[in-house]
Amino acid sequence: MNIGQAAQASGVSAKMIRYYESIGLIPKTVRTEAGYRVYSDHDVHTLRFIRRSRDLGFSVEQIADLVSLWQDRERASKDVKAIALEHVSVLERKIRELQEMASTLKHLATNCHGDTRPHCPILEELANDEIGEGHVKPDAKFGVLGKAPARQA
Amino acid sequence: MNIGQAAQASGVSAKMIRYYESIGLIPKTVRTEAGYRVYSDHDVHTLRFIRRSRDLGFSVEQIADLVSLWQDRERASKDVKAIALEHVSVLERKIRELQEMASTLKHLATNCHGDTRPHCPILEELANDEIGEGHVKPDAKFGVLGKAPARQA
DNA sequence: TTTAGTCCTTCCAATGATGGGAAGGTCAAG
DNA sequence: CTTGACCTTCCCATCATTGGAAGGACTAAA
Repeated sequence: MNIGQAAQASGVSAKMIRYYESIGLIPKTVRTEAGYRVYSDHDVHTLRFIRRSRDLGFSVEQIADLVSLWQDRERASKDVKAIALEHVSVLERKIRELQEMASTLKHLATNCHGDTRPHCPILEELANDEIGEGHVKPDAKFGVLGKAPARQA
Repeated sequence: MNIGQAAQASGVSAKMIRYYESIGLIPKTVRTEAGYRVYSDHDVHTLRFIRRSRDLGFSVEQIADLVSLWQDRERASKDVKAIALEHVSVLERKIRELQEMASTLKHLATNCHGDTRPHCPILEELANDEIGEGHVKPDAKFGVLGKAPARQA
């Protein structure tokens, strides 16, 4: 199977498959004489595992850990659970942050007439020097909206 | 006021102030003879406006729109409201995505003993070829966890 | 057999918002 | 006149991903 077919079958783009190989998340594949990468069903299985992990928001680093645990028949399930729960807590923190932003904005928007007049509490609040110092404080480690997983069709 | 003091006073790092200037979000400042940037209280006010917008998760592009509306005394409040509500809907979509991830993971973790034995439903599910095709599908435009606003102290 | 079209290869660049750091100039206090 | 804190510009790294260019390989049809 060529990389395009493996991409199709796994839902991981060819670009990303090469990238995952380059960073060592997946091993280097066998090549044809012409240099084409060749994939087995087993490789596709691994790629799907990776894709599903991505879909759940795990970082590449975490996925590397999960893959290695997955392939280790002696693994302790607590090691897997720890990664999952750690990630859940990160997700939940992120959710709370976004919820705070959304609710603040909705509140402001509610008080804004939304007509052709210039008066706008949203801008007034953003411009208000009195607030915002000890306010929400986005998490230091993770941003608000990041760039994109975006699976292939 | 030098850039460091403006950073302190606004909560926007000096690095970011220079960056915002370079991309045209804020105008080029007056410089001293030695080339130091000089900021007024008014500039700091604008920077605070920007920081608060960032704290609410607006992109730089949206912030540019907000700043220009803010400075336009003739603006229609509906234009501001539209930006805010559009952003709210993006935030809410993001929140739903993360909630789906978190709840899936929590469910899996609940069924995982988390002991020293190798049996682990989390990995089994990630490896399951039967599911995951029409599953969650992270939004095509925005990623899961991005990099960092991280305000200066 | 040639040719068109689709696939593959590698390499480089961009994304968005931010931090890190180097190399060098400036300024105020001691 | 030195020290140290500040400023300047410039380049690099992050994270996961896409885009594209240049060129080779394969396949099907003319």
